[in-house]
Amino acid sequence: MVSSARRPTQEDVARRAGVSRGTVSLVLNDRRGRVLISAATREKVVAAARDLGYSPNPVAQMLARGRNRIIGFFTFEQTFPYGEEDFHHRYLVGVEREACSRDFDLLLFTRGGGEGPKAIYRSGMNTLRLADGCIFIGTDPDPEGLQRLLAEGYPFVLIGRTRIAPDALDTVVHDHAGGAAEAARHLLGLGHRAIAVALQSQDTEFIRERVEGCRRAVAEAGDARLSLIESCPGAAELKAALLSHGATALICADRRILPAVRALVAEGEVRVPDELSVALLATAGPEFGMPVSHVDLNRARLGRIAFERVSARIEGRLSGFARISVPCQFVAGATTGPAPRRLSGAAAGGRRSRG
Amino acid sequence: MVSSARRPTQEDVARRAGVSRGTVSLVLNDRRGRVLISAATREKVVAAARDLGYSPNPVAQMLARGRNRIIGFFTFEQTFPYGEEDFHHRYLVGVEREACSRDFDLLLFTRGGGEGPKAIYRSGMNTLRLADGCIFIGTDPDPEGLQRLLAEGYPFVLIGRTRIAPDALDTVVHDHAGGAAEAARHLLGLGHRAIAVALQSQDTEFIRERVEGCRRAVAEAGDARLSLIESCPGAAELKAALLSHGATALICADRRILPAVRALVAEGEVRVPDELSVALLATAGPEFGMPVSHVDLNRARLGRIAFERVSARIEGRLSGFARISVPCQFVAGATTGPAPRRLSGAAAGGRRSRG
DNA sequence: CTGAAAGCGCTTACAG
DNA sequence: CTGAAAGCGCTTACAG
Repeated sequence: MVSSARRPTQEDVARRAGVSRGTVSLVLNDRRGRVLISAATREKVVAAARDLGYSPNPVAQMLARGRNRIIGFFTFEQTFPYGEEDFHHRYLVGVEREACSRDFDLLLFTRGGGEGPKAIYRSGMNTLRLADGCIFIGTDPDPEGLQRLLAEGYPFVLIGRTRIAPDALDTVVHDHAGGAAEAARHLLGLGHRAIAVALQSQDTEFIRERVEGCRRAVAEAGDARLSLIESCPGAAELKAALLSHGATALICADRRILPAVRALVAEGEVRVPDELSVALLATAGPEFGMPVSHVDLNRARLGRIAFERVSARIEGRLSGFARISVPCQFVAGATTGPAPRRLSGAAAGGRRSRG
Repeated sequence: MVSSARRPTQEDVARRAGVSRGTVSLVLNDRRGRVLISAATREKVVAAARDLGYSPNPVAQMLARGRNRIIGFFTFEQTFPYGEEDFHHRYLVGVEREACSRDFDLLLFTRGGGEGPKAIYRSGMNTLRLADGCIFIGTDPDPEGLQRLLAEGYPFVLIGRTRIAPDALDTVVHDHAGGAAEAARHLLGLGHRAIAVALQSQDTEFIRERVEGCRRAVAEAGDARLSLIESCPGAAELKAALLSHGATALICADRRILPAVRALVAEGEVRVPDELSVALLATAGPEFGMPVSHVDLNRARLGRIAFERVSARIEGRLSGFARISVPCQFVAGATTGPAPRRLSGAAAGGRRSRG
């Protein structure tokens, strides 16, 4: 069924044009300046290529040239960041955009998903080399694999944290602490003096950084205090904790506590922002029914920056390594407002549940 | 700066293990059944590869094997379908998912964006061959390029319409007519007998198909009538048209008229669905403030189907070509309800503007 | 069971 | 200005 007429090769073109293969390559790649080719020869070659419907085999070109104008995108999670649902996807959007404008194709390493966390070297081998450089992303970054790439001099950048020393490779990370500090300062500016930070667990580094950022901002203010509400499973516990701390503002440092916060608000236990200001240290979805004051992670931007970095390295425009910390902007929404004169009791008749 | 220690090649491994290059290839690719290799030799080779940190060059493998386990994704629009904003992106999500589960990598042809509609053969050449097969998508599908690929026997599938004969290539398309008919039947089932279809222009084929689908369903009902409202620029004109047709239900065949419909609803000129039922023949966004009755285009599914098709062809599991029409499901939302007893005047005191 | 050799389709010095 | 040749790093019949 498939027309198995072999594709024409450079050889065929050369034969038809009556020149050598090298000449075909020279003409078709338009290597002016290097060698001069007579207009007559040039035309013969171009005509032969056209007649034959010739187009070069990119794989052969890649092998001969050693450069492909392809950037890889690799995620360490088991599955590829499919849809909008997956936040990894936002990075990819930025990477795509940059690839487009810099005239690179993009290779998504979708293979090998589903079989546990992906390793860079599958069964000891490496598919990566197809790409001139690669952007890695993920929360479990296979340090051995990265080290090996480093040793080989393979150009790559990691979006995320790793235990490898920051000056030994290129990474791009969010300035979570800075974003958190901004959020806290916004609340301080609104007059809040008792601020609570709620989170499910300090198990990940970026959450610890966010807490640290809040601490810093509150400490700078001097006259305010910060309290930590950790691992609160439900709305009732959260409310009790807020009451006991006398907090007028709540910073959510962790997406995982959002359900509790939403429940608290939805049940009408507390009026936002009149009784309680709420800020989120991550990109906000539409879940709250009103624009949420939040820190914009702008993942697409990180993707762009990562691309810029890896392409610079490929082109030899870079010498050392660096950790690039990208500022996170705070966006004031409708969930934060001036501090109430005094703690209004959060809700009349609230149950006095204790830890 | 970059460690320029040449990567070890098969040759290096062979030398170290004291065997020939062919043997290294055999061992490392674990070609059992073909040739038997002694356990001792095998171990020598594996050890040498490990010691040297050898991994095969995928480009060389591709050139030698002629197959890459890569599928391409090519869009004809100037720019790559960046973000969620772009509806092309939904297809990509399905393609990614399928690539993952079938163990293919995915090559996004992001190059060449921005310089007018993209052609398959850039300056007469063809980068495509890097992928074993390709999924094309777009509304302006470069028929010459596709024809040429067809002639070469290159495996691909087009998501979308083309003027090439449907049995000459693989395409995957929405059954717009079927989805529209379902929407119309839903309204007929609710008792509506005067239904209007609104659209900005019949300039694209899929819009004509949607209109046709509505026509078919209404004709089947026998006792109902369908009227067409075309190119209505504003809410006032739309309302006037609805009144003049005595329509109790409005089918939006074209996203471009949504602003007018939204304006009509937002201004309180008409109560939905009490006075007017509204159905949309495309995937609905959150713009209406309530769940919109609509036809679900399920683009990710089309992406999956396209992938399935092209991979089947690559593996030789296919003989002829086909146009695959994917059903579109109608989803009842809150914007459609029982037909009012009689036309309630759409709104009291409406201005009697005439076309 | 293993080695020597041809081949995949290009690019690029190097001679003429 | 052009040709012959080596090389990119692998795979795969084909002899032994």
